[in-house]
Amino acid sequence: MRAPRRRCRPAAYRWCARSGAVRPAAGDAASRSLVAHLTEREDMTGPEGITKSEDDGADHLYRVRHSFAHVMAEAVLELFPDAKLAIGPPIADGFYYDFDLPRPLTPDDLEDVERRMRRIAAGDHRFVRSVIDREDAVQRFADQPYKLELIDNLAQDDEISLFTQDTFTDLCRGPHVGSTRQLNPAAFKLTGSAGAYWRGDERRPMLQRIYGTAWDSEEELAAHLERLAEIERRDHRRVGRELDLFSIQEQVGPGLIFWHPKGARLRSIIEEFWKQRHYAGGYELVNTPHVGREWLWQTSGHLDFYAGNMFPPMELDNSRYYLKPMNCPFHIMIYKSAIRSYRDLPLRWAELGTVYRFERSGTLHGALRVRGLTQDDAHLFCTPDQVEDEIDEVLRFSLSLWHTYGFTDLVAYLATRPEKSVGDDASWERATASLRRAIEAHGLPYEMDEGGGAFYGPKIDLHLRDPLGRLWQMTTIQFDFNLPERFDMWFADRDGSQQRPFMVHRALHGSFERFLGVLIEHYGGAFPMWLAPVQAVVIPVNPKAFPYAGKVAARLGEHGFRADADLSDNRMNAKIRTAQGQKVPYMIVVGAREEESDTLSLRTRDGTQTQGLEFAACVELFRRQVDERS
RNA sequence: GCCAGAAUAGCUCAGUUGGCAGAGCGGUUCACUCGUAAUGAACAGGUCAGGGGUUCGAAUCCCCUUUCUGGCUCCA
Repeated sequence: MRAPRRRCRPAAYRWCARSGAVRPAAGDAASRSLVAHLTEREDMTGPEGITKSEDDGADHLYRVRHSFAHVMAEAVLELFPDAKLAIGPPIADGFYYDFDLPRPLTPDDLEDVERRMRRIAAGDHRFVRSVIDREDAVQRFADQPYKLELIDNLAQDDEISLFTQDTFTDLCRGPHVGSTRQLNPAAFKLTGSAGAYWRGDERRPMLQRIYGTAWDSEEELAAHLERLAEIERRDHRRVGRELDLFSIQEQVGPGLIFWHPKGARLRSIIEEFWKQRHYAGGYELVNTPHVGREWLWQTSGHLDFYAGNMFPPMELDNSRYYLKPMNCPFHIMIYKSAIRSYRDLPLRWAELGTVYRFERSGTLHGALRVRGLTQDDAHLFCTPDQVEDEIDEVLRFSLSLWHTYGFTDLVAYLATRPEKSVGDDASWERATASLRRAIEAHGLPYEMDEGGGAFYGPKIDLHLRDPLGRLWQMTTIQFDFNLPERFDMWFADRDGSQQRPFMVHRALHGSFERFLGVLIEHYGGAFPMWLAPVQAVVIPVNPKAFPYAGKVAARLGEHGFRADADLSDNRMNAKIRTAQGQKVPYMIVVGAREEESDTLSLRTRDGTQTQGLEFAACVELFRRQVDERS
């Protein structure tokens, strides 16, 4: 199964959060009219223009950020008079501007630019809009090749407008604030620089992009920086190391994850839950090899359409074997191992299938973008008239899983035919329409991802929004009217004729590596009771209580809980501190008092304590939390 | 893959203009009868990512490689 494209790059959940605002679900038409509306209002705003009206908070920030981008360009031009300017849009939380500069930017340059911006923003420079005709524009930007290209791409009847503030004039559609007086010089910050291809095309020049964030007040800026710090604290790479969940080892290879005992415990809990739900949901589990002969990948089309993402072949016994990048051909081979009747369909086969894909080195990112991943993959084989129900059911199944993990904010993307693809247009359209009906039936908000489908069919991707507002691409449901054809799959229909089955690929978590990484960040390592690798640590108040602490941990183990006793020679306070740092849900403190009365003192992660709790009551409390998955 | 930055003890990091490799945490050992977020001491632990070069001398300067970080691009 092919991975969904774009939107949530591995390396870039933050980018996703940003881009969310740049490409609003409202679509282009809506944002265009919004722009028109704002431009109109801009004209009514005098030089002393109002800072903000009650009803345009979001639009106001959009203008502030857009204006800061221009201020930044002015500052960069002061520093590099020969800089070539590309584009400088506002994005969620801030802005950026792309420059073609004579030398790489250093951190000192950024500080310099920031100082200059502060000076400019502290002044009172009006943003003045003017309209010029095409010839004047071409002349004006004669030494700005990127601007010329932008002008060239404007439709013949588009108005060409400029915005000028202070010494700087830019080709720009607007809107902007009335004056730099409306920019708070203390409420912005440059957040970094990075390379970026002109127009996002790797065949075109690499520009230098400077990112910044901008707000109305210092408090809002501080709150935003605090949010970034929280994201940093929750980073799955950091938490994964601190809680000893997983590692990546340079000597072994990049993009390959080692799950340590606690991480593997978490993974195993989720696998068990996953298996149980699949059996209950009418699936059968299958297991298939990790390599297959060239024939398989030739037949499937992977060598024609996906070879760039596959590990190179291994030669043995005069055959070429390939490590599998997807599970589907193997599941098809199981289908073809017997003659199937319409009475057998639908068949729903799931596998936790570990696949290997060659991902470019620059894209690898912790557990979220790796080269070896385990997909919670399944393939549905059905008759043509069953397919809509099947897709509908898969969506329902997926949504129920996400709700269990506490993700409720979901956005769907409907991906259509890519350039490199197989099949006739009519089939693509029919399949796309049925996916759309399924999304609509579940009332999910969705966006189109034009050309983002797999080579063998259109697909639905589900993205999750976590508590920090970041989007994650996880579930994918893909229609396939190609592989059944290529493998000449058929079933015996009611009338005895041979009919082609329909096929749907789906992965709900996506990959376990990514899913666990997201889950780690979602909970910041403070897992709910049912997922916590260690659910309770028993802490003796002094060495005398060691034997009893061991006994309590063992008794909890007998009741099916994951409990450790901390019998190190640290003081009790140190043990509490350690358990707290490990984000263990419960600390159980025991001493002579507890031993005499068969009770315990329960301390939760948030520091609240219950003394004198009876052992049986503790077991009941734990059990309820595990059962409720809370 | 591309642009930029980085790599020093298990972890987090210091190391000045090139001149004997450091701290805290963690680990080991010892002592301590300790009630809800760090008891004290001693000891062990490093081919300064790897390779090459410049130099009397390189963690420090230069080159190559590997890996990581932030982006670009591509995908779960």
